[in-house]
Amino acid sequence: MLEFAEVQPHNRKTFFVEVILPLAISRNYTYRVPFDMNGTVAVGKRAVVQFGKSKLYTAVIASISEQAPEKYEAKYIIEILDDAPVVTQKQLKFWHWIADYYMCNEGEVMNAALPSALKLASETKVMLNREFEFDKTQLNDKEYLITEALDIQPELTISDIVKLLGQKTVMPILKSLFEKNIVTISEEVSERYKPRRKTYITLNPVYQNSDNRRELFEILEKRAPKQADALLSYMKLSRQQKAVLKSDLIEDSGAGDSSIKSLIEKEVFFAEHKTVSRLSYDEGDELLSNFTLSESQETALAAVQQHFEQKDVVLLHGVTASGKTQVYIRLIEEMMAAGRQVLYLLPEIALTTHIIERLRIYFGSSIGVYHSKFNDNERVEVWQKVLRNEYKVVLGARSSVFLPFDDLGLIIVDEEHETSYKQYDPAPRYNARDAAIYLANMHGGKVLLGSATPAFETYYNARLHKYGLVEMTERYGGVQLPVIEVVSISKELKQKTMQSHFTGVLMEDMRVALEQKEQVILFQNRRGYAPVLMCKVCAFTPKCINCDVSLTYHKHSGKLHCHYCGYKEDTPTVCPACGATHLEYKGFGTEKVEDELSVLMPDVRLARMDLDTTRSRNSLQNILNDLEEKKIDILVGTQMVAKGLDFADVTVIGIINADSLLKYPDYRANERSFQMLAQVSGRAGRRGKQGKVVIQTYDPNHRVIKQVIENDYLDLYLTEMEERKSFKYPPFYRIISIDIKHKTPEILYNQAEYLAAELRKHFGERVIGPEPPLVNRIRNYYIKTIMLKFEKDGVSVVKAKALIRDTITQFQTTQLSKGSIVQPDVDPY
DNA sequence: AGCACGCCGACT
DNA sequence: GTCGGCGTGCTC
Repeated sequence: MLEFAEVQPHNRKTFFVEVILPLAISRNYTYRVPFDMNGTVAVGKRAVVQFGKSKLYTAVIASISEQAPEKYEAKYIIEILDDAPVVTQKQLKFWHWIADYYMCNEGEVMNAALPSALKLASETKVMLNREFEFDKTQLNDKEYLITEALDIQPELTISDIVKLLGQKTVMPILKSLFEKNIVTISEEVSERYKPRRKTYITLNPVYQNSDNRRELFEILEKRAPKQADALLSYMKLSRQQKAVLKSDLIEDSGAGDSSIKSLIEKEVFFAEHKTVSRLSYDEGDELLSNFTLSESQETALAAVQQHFEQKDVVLLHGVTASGKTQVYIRLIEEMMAAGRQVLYLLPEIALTTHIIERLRIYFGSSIGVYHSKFNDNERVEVWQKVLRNEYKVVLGARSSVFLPFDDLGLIIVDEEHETSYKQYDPAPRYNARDAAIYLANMHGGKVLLGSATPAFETYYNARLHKYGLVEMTERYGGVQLPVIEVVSISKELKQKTMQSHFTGVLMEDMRVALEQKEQVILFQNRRGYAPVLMCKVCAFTPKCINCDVSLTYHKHSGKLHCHYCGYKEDTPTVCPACGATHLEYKGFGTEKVEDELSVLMPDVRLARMDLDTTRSRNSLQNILNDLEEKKIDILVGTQMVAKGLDFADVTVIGIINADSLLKYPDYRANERSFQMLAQVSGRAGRRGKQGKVVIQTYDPNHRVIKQVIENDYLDLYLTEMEERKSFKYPPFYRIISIDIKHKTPEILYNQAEYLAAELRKHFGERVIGPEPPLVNRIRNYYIKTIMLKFEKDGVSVVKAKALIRDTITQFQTTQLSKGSIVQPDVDPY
């Protein structure tokens, strides 16, 4: 295998490249390199190739060889897009590993890894053939319509024509027009990434002289007052800032674009076009890096460093607010001094908070940020800066493991227990924490996992000394852990002290906090208003037409929503089944909590934070800013409120209903509940003042609640591990689950049973199911899950996966498999 | 993933 | 009779 095609003038060798296409197809394809590209092909560059009849794709060159394929004629590469590779060899190896480990295709990995702006838009253009005269009366209606449109607009894309004719299948018509020589069709690829350009205005130095300027101004004032305004504005702005943007000038002066243009024509102003970065950061902040570590932080840092001498992965288990971030910062500084790169992974949600600002203060412009709320152009900029080694540190969410690092010395995975590190839909179903361990290993780098409540898998590995383990038990600055009050809902119901969903205890605590101008966060792990609308007479509940779930009522829209497929319908006023008018709301979500609170406490400033209120790019940041600036007294939210929030004046945290967490039918429910409650509690009273956490529950004696109160992670771990062991769950067993989907339940049943039986031939008792999942129909597909559990010793998972792959492939060649979708999920959450 | 080919129901 | 619906198979 060659990395570069060797070129010499006399070299007339023919090269073939294997490329990865950004599609969910199982193998890579081979293309032929035209001679004139022999010198430019290289592994990791993007190539435009035709795939199928008419589609062009951006593919990534995975390997080069001189071996011509025997069974078919390879097509030629159309174009090579890059002067230098945009994907490194290390990344290609990483992609391959992900595809292999998580049982998906390299194309799917490419889709997740490469910002879509680095892929191409393939826009098929249709034009009239000018060299050809034709008789319009010979055409049918649709053909006529197209030629008419092309007379007005010389170029149409396929999608334009689809709109024009109002039908999907336009290719046959175009094909006939093409064959009659009436139109020409060109496949045009355009680079989607456009650097952002801004126009700066400078004054002709002649007018720096104040006499000249006054003279000019007088002339302008009479003949072109708008231009005079622009000149004045320019003088004002140039005093305030060193460079004046044209857009700012227009805004400030009220002069139009045309006035500025005339001034440029008169050579009063000079325009300068510059490519500017979309990634804003304030430079020039003095480095405030002179913090000192507390004694326990110093000890932890030293212990981490010591472990790194023998171990590749270290778990830093530190209670909330123990100051893990400062320890990270020291390690990052050290790595930067050694000239190596650092990747700092955080859950998506935490990235929008001050942590970015804090790190920018320490590391200035050598730190890059990467997450899903970035648009494509911004992502490409980060990608390229990492590639050019301009960023030494990247702070990013899950997908930043795919950035083109050259020499990663350290990966920090903060809040490593977070389930959001695992991607579910679409494939690759990878866990960024686990992938990071492989990635670091490839680079000869280290991994630091940080958490107050480590995932059991991680803690297990640490206790087995596979990972180093460092514990931090003290809160930074001696901040006390909050007081946790458990309130029995049933008891308060009997005493009639409940006010809607709030216990008397919580109401009182909130009142006291608000009186002292402190803030409150309420946690309710369910969005929307009411999960279920139910007829009081016949118990009918409206269900989604596409999924097996009842619809959630959203008061804001006044409609019933499906949280799985997004389907919405109007709320019925009478029961569609029996015609009764008594429809009742069962259960409650964040929206209802907010609503009821606004009635109970009308003067309080409320805000809600959940998926529905944070969809757009800045909305989350806005809520957080309002909270920080104390424009919000009480924040009601889902999971989100537990993560990354760190506000000094939040002294009371209320968990509206802990049972909804604890009753979740999943073997991890207890682990999750503990993490959730510990995490939420950690938000209370972080600076100076001891906070209070109120947990409302029907079951105040629940074991996990006791463990939360005592903050006894180890006890939780030990009790849960017993169960995990006896019921064959991770970390003792490895799980690979396979979802199989079909539109018809009867067919699905047969398919799932067949596939499970085939798998049993190889794996016997290790195969469980098929069973319907909790939600057994989504988007009109019925679902069955087959689970495989592998013991950790004596089984090669690599071999097992290969067998599973073969079995699925074999199944897919049978008649029975028609119409099915099979999706393996390795290490599912 | 597209896109073409091919086989069945409702329209000019 | 054809148009156009979707199910199925292939793409270097």
